[in-house]
Amino acid sequence: MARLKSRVTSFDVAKLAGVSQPAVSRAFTPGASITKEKRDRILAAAKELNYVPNVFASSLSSKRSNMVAVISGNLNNPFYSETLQVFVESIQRTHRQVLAFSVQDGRDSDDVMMQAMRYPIDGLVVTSAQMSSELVKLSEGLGIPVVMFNRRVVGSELSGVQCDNFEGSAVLGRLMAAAGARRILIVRGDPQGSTSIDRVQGFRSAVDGVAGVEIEEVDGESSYSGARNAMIRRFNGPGPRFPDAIFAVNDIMAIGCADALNENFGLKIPDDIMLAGFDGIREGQRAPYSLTTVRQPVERMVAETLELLKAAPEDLKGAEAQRRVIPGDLIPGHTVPGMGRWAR
Amino acid sequence: MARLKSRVTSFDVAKLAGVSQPAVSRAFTPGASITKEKRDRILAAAKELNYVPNVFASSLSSKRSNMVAVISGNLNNPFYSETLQVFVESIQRTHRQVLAFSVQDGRDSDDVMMQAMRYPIDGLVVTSAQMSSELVKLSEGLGIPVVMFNRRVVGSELSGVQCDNFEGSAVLGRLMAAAGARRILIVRGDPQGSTSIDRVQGFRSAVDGVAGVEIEEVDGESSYSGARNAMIRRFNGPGPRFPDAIFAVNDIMAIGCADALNENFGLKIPDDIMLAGFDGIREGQRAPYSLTTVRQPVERMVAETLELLKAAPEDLKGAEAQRRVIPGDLIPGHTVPGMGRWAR
DNA sequence: TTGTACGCGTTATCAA
DNA sequence: TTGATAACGCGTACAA
Repeated sequence: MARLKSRVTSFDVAKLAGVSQPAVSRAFTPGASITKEKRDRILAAAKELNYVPNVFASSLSSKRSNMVAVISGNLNNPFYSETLQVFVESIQRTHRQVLAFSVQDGRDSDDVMMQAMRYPIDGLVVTSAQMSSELVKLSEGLGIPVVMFNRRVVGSELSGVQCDNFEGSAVLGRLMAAAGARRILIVRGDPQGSTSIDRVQGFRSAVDGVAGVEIEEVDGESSYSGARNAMIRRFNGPGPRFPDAIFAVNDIMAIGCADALNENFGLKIPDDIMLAGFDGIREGQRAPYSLTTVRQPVERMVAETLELLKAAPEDLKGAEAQRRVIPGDLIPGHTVPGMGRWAR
Repeated sequence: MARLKSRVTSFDVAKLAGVSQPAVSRAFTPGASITKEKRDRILAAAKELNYVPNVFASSLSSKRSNMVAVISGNLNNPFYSETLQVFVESIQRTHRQVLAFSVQDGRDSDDVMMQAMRYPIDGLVVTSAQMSSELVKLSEGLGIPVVMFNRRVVGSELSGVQCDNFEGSAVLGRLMAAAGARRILIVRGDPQGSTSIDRVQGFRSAVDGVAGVEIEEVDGESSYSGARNAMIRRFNGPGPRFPDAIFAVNDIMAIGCADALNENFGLKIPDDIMLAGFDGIREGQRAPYSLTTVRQPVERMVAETLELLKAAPEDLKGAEAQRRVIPGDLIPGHTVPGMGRWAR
């Protein structure tokens, strides 16, 4: 733990510039009352001494810390690393800083969130992780607004922004059913995660009533390798019968499925099996996959999240909880036959 | 700018627990001298009041802030978002926090770094961005250790960790030449970036002497679409002659090339054109590409970066600058024909 | 082990 | 517009 070298302080600058210490503070505060001449002199002295105001000290005194903590889970899923990127860029654009945390899948996230709350942050964004009721209480006590990103909290009523996972998946379900899917395999993600649950339910709601539809579910562990391995396990047995459609609840799993089907079983998509995912990650949109999927409008979701963060903590929970559900965008892609098949 | 709600302080906890304020501080400091009984009583009071120590205040007083700033450029390149992830996880593992910044390609990075230095951070990691000599001076004045990640700084002597870009690319050059490459197209990245420059030079050093070799260079803008578009522009003209090998200085561009060649020109890799990249990103390793490339050992590079950060700032610049050059690992892949061709 | 007194570097307050 | 002074919330001496 490096002890910080004692910094040049505003007092040092004040002495060199021949002014009082608060004057230095004003020189660095946009819109403060100070003559331009004096400010220039102070800034010159500051530059000479390599002085910049210490955010910690100023935050302590001003009771504002332009810091937002972002807790990301499952950064191996490109959707979440793309999302983190958008958060960083958006938050930075508003002259605030990002304190970044990651929670390994299945690891205790309470510990990490506790760390985050020791900072006097303006807000806390939680993606893809649960939050215990104890922590909800703590965040409240600390007056820190919390918004869940893409995660419906079971039990406690917290504010959050999410894509319309149910309806988006239902659209994919209808699309696949219309394209002739009857024997359908659903690749689940985290069985506890609301995202996976909602998508499975949404999809089923669209195909359950269709005549002749049989559905099977397997676990894909929310990851490329998880889905890939699930395919191999499932179809390597004696006399495997392939479904005619696969719905993976996220794109990275869909990609894992596609690779396994192609490489291990020589199947062509969509000729032999149709495939759909969810998220709209860049990788899935590229030529080798051209995945049929529903894109989560990340930019907008992030913007709404940051918007919610402005509210008082009391207005973000319980009965006041704000739930923003943003519709996703269907990306037709090439992995589900489209109207072309109907035209035949 | 949300004004932070005034927090519960150690004084409040002290009063409730019937002890002095420093006792509260000790209760939260591992290894401090305090009886277990008293500590328990204090922690109970703290929990009741939703108290957690304020990092800013404690840092101000203790002169240590377990915060490391990471400035990332070009997060659209999966290599850098994978790297950021490794930084976050590694730093978090040592009970420190990450202050994350991003610098858009070509944007002024000085401004962002200046923001970072207003924090009393333990260190600053800069990936894929330049640092002006003014900022170097400032970081020195502030006593903040700076380490460049994967970037050789032209002009100023700063410490840094990088992959052996020259030698790694030379290995790829030799591999391609041995596989029969003669008409070679090099897809450059950022023309100013040391990474791209070193890789181009390393590659050329290996093939320049080979009889019959012709080399052409084009700009791929360090991105998927940049490289993809470069292919289309280059080969769409009348009577395009395709090279027999393409070396893209990073994987994401190699993937862009592969997609364009396949989709727009119907070329098969490696049968019609062989292809190599650099970085070893996950996406490039997957079945549709199986890219021949050199993997940057990110985990090790990050570890060495954090190691360097422990040094005093004076020992990280000028004559004392530490340069750690880590060898990359050749991943044979399937996009350059291997010894199989020799065996024929 | 415990408490008192002080300092960390800044902004806020208020009188000049 | 300015400067003196008091917070901000916590660690750290030091004395008890």
